Amino acid sequence: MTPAPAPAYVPAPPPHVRILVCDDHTVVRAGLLALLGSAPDIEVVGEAGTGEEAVALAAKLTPDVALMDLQLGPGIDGVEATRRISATGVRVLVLTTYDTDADITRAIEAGATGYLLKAERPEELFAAIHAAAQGRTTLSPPVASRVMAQMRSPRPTLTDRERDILGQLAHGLGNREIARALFISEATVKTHLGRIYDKLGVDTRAGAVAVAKEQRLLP
Amino acid sequence: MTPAPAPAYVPAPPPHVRILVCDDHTVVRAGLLALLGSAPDIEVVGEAGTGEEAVALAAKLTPDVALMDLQLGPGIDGVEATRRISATGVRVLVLTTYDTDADITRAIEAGATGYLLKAERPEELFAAIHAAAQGRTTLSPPVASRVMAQMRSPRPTLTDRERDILGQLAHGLGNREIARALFISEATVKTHLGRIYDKLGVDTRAGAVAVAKEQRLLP
DNA sequence: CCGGGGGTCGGCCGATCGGTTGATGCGGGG
DNA sequence: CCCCGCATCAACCGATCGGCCGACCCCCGG
Repeated sequence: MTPAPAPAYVPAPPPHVRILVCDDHTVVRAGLLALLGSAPDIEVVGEAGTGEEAVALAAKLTPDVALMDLQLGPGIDGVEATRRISATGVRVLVLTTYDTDADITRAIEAGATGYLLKAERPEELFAAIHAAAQGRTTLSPPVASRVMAQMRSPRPTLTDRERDILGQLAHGLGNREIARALFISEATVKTHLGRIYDKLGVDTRAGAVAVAKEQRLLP
Repeated sequence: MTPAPAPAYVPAPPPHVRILVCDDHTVVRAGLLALLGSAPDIEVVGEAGTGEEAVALAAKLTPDVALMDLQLGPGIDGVEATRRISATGVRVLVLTTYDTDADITRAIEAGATGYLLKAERPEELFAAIHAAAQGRTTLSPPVASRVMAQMRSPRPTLTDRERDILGQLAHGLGNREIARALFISEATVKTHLGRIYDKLGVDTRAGAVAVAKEQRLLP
């Protein structure tokens, strides 16, 4: 893990961290730039307003850490950007508003090094950036709690097909309509629905839609 | 409209604006402070992380403009804070992420002077703050569009009772259960449901829940 | 080679839903 | 004073849903 043998007792040779800021909200991004500019050991080397920009800039600038919002308007979303950027070896520190189970799980699976909420204190953000630069992970307390809870009782994992049915269901379609929309028989729709109810812990279509919207299981 | 007759050709006597920043996300708030601090004609006289704080500080500091996020964790929400602050004569400029019809309508009804999205460019924010200080309203383009659209085709206005039924429906309850929960007969539930379907333009429970969640018609 | 998970079907049946029509009471605005 | 919107309830009926049984196929991994 230590490619170059460090001389004795030099805890952090380069306390200087180069970061890339990605947030689709211009005001927020400008705010972050102004805020991070006040930290002498942090240098913002680039900023992106979309996932595509972030991926391109991360590859070009190879920052120590990419600060990534999960919510990124149109184009590829924060999760996908996180996946691609972290695949290149650049650490990704997620900084977002959402503490939903689904978002957290997907971000972690995508390779995020840390997951911070925007409600966090700025000092925590600074600390997390340095931590991420060294590969250490930082989680906001609420996020940590949810991660723990999730380990204990894993989230309902819907299959692709089940998500298809759920998507149609959320449009208020009946079984026959769903069947026609997906080119399958009505019986198959009912079979899938039954399993969806099981996994979501409900027993009605309306309940399934409510849970799906609640846990952001649909696009 | 011009209480004191201004001497000829002095467009804006005090270009200095005192503002109060309210946002529950500490990082964002710190970012805004850093950003606004870079504008010489804007002075941040206070910051709040909750609606209660914002209301209290607005009364105490009487800023020219209160910059208000709609999403404010626990306690009173941004809409209610907007209502109370603007009732005291302080201009409220909403600065938020959401451009949902429901949010926009409620904020405007609560007395917001302007409605800006966080995706806006910082210069627009500065301009909007000065505009708000003079009582002029600024709307982000997407917001303006939605407002116009809303004027043309008014949103489905559900009665209180219909919202009650819809709330139960979103929990996946059946008609009988809804009836018992609200102490009415099953026939009444069906009557209300029929009207809800009409207003939301759907014809199934699942569809109603989807639309309700989509347009944030429920808490 | 056999097991199992995912996807696809069919049939059955009771319970529920959605639509309709009609009726009552109550409150506010013209 | 009368009308209208809102909430309440009733009875009816066809369509749909939800749960249950069993069945077949394909693919992957042990």
